[in-house]
Amino acid sequence: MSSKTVTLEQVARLAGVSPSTVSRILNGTAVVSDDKRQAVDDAVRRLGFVPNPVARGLAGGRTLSVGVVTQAIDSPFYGGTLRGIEDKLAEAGYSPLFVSGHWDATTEARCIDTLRSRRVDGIVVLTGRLSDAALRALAKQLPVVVTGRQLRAPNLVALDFDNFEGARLATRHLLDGGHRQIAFIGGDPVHPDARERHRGYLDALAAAGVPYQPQLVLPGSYHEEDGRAAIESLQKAGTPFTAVFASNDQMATGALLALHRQGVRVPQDVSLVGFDDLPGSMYAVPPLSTVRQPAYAIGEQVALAMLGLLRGADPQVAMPAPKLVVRESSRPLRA
Amino acid sequence: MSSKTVTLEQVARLAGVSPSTVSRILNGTAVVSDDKRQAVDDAVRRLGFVPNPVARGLAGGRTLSVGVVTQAIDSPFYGGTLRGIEDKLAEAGYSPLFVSGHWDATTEARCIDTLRSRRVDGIVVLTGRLSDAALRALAKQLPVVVTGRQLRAPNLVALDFDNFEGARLATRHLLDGGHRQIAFIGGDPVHPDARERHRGYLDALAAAGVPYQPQLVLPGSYHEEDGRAAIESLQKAGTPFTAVFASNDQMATGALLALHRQGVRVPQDVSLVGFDDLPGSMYAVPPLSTVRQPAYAIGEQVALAMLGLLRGADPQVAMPAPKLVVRESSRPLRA
DNA sequence: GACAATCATGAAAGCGCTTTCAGACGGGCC
DNA sequence: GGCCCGTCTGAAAGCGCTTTCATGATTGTC
Repeated sequence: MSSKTVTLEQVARLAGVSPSTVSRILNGTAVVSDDKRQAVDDAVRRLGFVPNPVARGLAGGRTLSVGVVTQAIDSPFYGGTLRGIEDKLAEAGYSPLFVSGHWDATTEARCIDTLRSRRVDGIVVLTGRLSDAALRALAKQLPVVVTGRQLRAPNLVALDFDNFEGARLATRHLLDGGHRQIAFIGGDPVHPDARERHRGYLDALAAAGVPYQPQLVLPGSYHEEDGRAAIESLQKAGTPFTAVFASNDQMATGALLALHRQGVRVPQDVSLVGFDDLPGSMYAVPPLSTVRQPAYAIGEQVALAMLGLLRGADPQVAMPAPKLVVRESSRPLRA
Repeated sequence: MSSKTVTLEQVARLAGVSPSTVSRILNGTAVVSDDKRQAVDDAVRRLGFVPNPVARGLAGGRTLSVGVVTQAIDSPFYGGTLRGIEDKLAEAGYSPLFVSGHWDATTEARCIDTLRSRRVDGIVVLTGRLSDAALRALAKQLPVVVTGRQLRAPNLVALDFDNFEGARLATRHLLDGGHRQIAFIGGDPVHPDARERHRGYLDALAAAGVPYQPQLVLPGSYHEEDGRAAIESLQKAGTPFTAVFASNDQMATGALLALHRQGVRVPQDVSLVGFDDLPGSMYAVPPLSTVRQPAYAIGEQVALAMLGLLRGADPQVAMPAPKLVVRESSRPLRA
């Protein structure tokens, strides 16, 4: 918590060199003789000099900060991702600037304007509603990393989790357990990931030769409430089912509660599988079987990709593969 | 997503005035004749001028950003608070800069240095481990708002939730239901809030004339795992109990699972009350009775306090009062 | 040994804005 | 009518750093 602010000029004076030289040493912009470097290093240490990022940003155009557009800063899922991003960026001396887009293209665009006005060096967009074209255009201005879509453009890397495969895994797990009447609670189809998870469900069914029953597919939008509503409507319609695949853990949690209320035991009477593996899912009653989407690792990959772009490289990063985590909410049909 | 950057100087030229005048109009720093103001407003609009916060920060020392030291960006509890802060600050044109202190005084101090080097106009510290003295010292440099402690200092406002009262409410609710053997799962006593919740439990017991039984008090540190462990140790020791007050919802969730595993029904066999009212708690199985700590509203109050300080005022803000939320995890002893 | 080419370094010009300082102008007052 | 004061505005000096550009010192080459 230093008080008086030390400037580069003071360092230069103490070291007996010019400010330019100090700057060069600090940034590694040019070769400098060893003795001067020595002197400057000493001066920096003696004075406890810390470069002022604001001035740096003005002069050099680089602020060592990257904007992160998340959808809600308090999202249970993205939270881990944000932490991964924060940690990995910190290693490289960058700071994240988090803003919430609230799943709204207009808000997201406004967020991005704010970030650009703050002169961030790059922008990360976690999923969101912005058009691919808008992102491509943005990438013309600064490095962009985006999750939740497939997109190829210069100065942009898109990292997409394999939602199709994840959903396939989950559904097949239930099928393998002998389940044939598997309800599916979907996410809002405006989200590509929701569509992919639906496709995965369908694909697994088809592969197992199980006929598709439209009345087993319930709409939702990733909230607990939707899971609850889905179970209730299923019951009201009298549609028989022995298993449920909810396309995210929040809806699975809602479903769990609704089933509990109806006196349906999980997993004895009905098996339930979710998607995401939220931090709380392993403590659900019963602990939720789910498809693990390692949020923290995703955040790290995202940050790595951004750091690569910033370095001017074409980063080779990949999303972790989906993995089924079987816990206690699912079991074979008649064990 | 404007491309070429418009400067204040261009605005000045187009409006036929000097840059100083434009600046004055933008900041309301001085009285300016109506015709010039008109001209400048027009020019700003025509050019789509947006002031550059970086340059502003360098020149004026104000960056319109406030640093927020949270403990973990992905904390389920603080998430809501962060959102409240973000929203309220945005209304006033300020942006938050979130950093994670990881419950470590050294890390927090480092975070604060980073924030200061980025020239934030003020700093919010959510709880944390920093000493009161350190915060007082910090407040000499810039406005500080801190939660989770009682502290009085110039240029600093401390906002403290009434944990004692909350815990008292929860315990009394169980006592009112006829429970006499109420286990308590505590938080790490380094946290003042954990100590206060413990005090509240004790106080309610004493007020009801129920003798204190040390074997009913279990240690914890606010994680699900601690709740689980507490229940198991209770069971192993054979200590009888009819109710549990966990000093946060995460531990309550862990306890819920442990009880479920032991075949103990909640609330038929044992009542359970948590603390915080996390977003997920209303979807626990069964939905958790708990003490509501309105995270979002707290965030708003925090932001309001900061905005007040920034304006040079002595803001009058207050924490919302604790409120008991009775759901389905608790019931009277023999109904 | 002379001349070009290479190298480390410093001087100085910004980056886009705020703010001090001083000047111009228009009254009000004796 | 001269003087003082208050009001509005512009010129210019930074804020702390980066980055060209130019310089003098080396080095290499024939």
